[in-house]
Amino acid sequence: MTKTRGAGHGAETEREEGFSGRLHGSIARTLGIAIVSGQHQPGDVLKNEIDASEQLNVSRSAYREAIRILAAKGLVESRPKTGTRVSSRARWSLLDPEVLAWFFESEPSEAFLQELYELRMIVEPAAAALAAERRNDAQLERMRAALVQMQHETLATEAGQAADRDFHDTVLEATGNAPLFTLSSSIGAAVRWTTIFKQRGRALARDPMPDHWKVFDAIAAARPDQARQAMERLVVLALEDTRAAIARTPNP
Amino acid sequence: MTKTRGAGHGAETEREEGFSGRLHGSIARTLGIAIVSGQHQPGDVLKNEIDASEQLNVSRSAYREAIRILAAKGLVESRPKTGTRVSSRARWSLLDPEVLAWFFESEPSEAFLQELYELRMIVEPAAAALAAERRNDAQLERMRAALVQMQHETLATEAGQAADRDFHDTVLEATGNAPLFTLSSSIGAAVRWTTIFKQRGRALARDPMPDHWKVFDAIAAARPDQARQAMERLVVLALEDTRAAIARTPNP
DNA sequence: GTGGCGGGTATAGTCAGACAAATATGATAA
DNA sequence: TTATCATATTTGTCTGACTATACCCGCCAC
Repeated sequence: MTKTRGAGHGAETEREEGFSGRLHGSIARTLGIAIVSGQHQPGDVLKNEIDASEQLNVSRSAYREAIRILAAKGLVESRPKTGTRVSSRARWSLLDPEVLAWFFESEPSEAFLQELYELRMIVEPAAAALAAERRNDAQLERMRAALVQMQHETLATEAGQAADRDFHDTVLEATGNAPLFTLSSSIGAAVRWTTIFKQRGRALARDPMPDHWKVFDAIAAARPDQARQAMERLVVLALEDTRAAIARTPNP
Repeated sequence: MTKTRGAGHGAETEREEGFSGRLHGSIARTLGIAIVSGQHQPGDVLKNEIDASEQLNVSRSAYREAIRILAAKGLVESRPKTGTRVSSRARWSLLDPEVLAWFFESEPSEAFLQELYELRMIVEPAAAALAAERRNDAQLERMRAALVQMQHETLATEAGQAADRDFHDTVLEATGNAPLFTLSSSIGAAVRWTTIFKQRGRALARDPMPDHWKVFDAIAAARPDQARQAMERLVVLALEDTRAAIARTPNP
């Protein structure tokens, strides 16, 4: 009976989905998605390690390592006798790249997207201002290259979207503030979904390039206030577009 | 030979330090501190699991679970054959509460503290403005209670400092923005160290209460702009105090 | 000489089963 | 009613084996 796996591996239970190399990683991902999507509510107690690992057809060690990952991200808390329970949302590391990815894995709520935009609106204009003061030539060049690429490929291609994210990333990086830079994953997530929603709504209304170039020009010209305003405008417009696109797609 | 542990347990190697309940947690803490303090540089390869766990007198599973925790926080990356290596600082989850705690465990660099303040300066005034628009009565009451407690106990006591952090936490919470709220741990860390440095410098120059009350009054009066300005001033003054205190304590 | 290919090997990854520690719960006694 | 204690359940830790992966190096063809 035991020793299923090895090669082709038959059917047994789900957990196909195949994917990310490490087993503990994919278990963590599965459970993580189940948690952030509300399938397991905060306060809920997960079934005990033996049953859970048995049901997933994995060893207890692999399952435990997955739980450690989730615990490290604040999603669950384990204690002897009590078991492992889903933590209150206030403890979740919502800005962690993986947690964020799990969120967007199962259609994030509109409210959540809105909150992310609000964060962007607070952080990015300020970051642009700092970047205008501190950016070096290499960073400036990377921003320029990213925008050129973005203009070339348009946001319809994966490469174009990556360039967009690259631009915003580099702005954060140019602040020279490491903690601030770690927010790039969160902001990147918001950026990505702006595009996805816009695409879905088949809107493609506005050309995003002028806004982006204005931000770039201000940073290149070392004008903090101008950079702040340009970025603020960019984010506002992006939010408007996203909202409009969502309104056009009630419930997919 | 084996089966050391169990009860009293002899001496063997270090890892006294005793402390935090779970073994994997304390291993993660030890390694985490070693990493953020620069003892293990990014790119360095940790020694293999067998040797490492042997040296720490723990089982390989416990050690592996610790590594999973560090990997979940972006501090290390493991791959077969290559081993486990310290990730580049850009990947570290600098805003994670535990990572932050590990940072402050071994005297954070002044530059890092400065960056944290810069983040505070970006986030907290904006948060105060949002809080002024959205706070509910319960939150307002908690802010008030925190300030009263803070005034009573002064920042010389642990209770007083906790009240200070409570105040700032509640402001973040009152924004109703969950991702924003997760920054409270980072801001809390900055707040805590403001106090520690001030204490150490035996400065205690300025009374922090007036600034805090002004923020509270603006939020209570539902005046966003006023709240933003008051919070901005509070943070600026806190930074000044901290800087002055540091200047007075060159190298402890 | 140069470039691609394949096997050897060190390392993390996974597995299985046992025992230890902690702690909520209910039974028992004062 | 309250305090104490036994017990059962669950996570925590340990051991040792086997598997899978990917880097490195030497071989071969060109």
